[in-house]
Amino acid sequence: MNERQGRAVKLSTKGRYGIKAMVDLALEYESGNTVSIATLAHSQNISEAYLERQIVSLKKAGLVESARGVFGGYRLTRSPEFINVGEILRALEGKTTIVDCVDGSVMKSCDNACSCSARPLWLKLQARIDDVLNSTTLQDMAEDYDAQIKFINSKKGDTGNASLS
Amino acid sequence: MNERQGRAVKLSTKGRYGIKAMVDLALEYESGNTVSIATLAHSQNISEAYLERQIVSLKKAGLVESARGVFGGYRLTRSPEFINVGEILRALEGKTTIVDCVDGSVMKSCDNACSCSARPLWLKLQARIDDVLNSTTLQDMAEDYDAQIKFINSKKGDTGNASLS
DNA sequence: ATAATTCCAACCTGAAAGGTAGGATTTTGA
DNA sequence: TCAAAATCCTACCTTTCAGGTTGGAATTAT
Repeated sequence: MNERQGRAVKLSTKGRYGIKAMVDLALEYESGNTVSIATLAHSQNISEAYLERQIVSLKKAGLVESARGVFGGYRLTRSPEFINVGEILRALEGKTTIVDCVDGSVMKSCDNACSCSARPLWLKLQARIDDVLNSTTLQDMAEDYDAQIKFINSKKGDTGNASLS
Repeated sequence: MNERQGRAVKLSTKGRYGIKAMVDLALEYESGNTVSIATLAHSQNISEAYLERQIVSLKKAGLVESARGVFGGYRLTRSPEFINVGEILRALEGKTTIVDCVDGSVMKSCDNACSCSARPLWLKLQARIDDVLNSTTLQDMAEDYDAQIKFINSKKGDTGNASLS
């Protein structure tokens, strides 16, 4: 009784903004440039202050590094192909488990786990979700995005430049 | 900016309690008996008043029917094999979409859906989740549960009676 | 110096999760 | 006929958290 947790694969703004920011950083990874929070926030039409807090989480998790001062900003610490979205979401939201009793590490808050009629379902769901999250890399996402932009531009008869800022 | 929605496949208590209650009802379906809220709530160690509110949602959705008065209670309106957990969760939580922009029916709250770098990922995730939710029936869950109980009882050297109440 | 940036910490707000209380109505059966 | 067992119904309460703001200190290139 008295359970409290809105957690889950909730895909709150936290997770969504953070992931999109990471894709933006992935697109800039080759160039070696840093990207400022202002630029990232502007690209998504969101508050700089709010995005900053997500980036801090990503930095703590070691996924991005920062440079202060003029021309400062953020860049990925690893190549996009070695960063999967599962890591990113975990950095941003703490967990990606839909209920506590399927969290491999802890086995808390479920007294009767082994006789629970719903647990097999939760496990199956969790497995499918983990599968997608852990197998999708930032590079995959960046490529999808590039292709999408090129497609849109080709329909508009544009030259097809897809860049940030 | 300013997004507000804790929705998602959040697996709150609402969804979890409701689903487990439905499994209990599924186990009693063959007998034709109704099961009271008191019994259902007791089986999960939760508040009757709180579970009642979930059952009301399930009734509104046409998944259960009720009988009032002494010996009253609830029973499924259909055979467990024709009720999937997706329906149940939708009845309890309203939606099972992880973000609005992957909701097939509405296409709201995402101005730049077609150029969103994260949308392909959300779509993939959503598809996996829907797949599990819509392909798992109450009957599947009841069978899993029965098997589990029998297994536990056999290890205890019991006769293997798995019943409610 | 100063402008652009990251860094940091506190604070605010509304909505929803999770839960409770209490009574009206219906039905069975002693 | 009346009491008990149930659903039905509505209003309320409390805590947490998503989502966001504010303001300033520290750092760094020009």
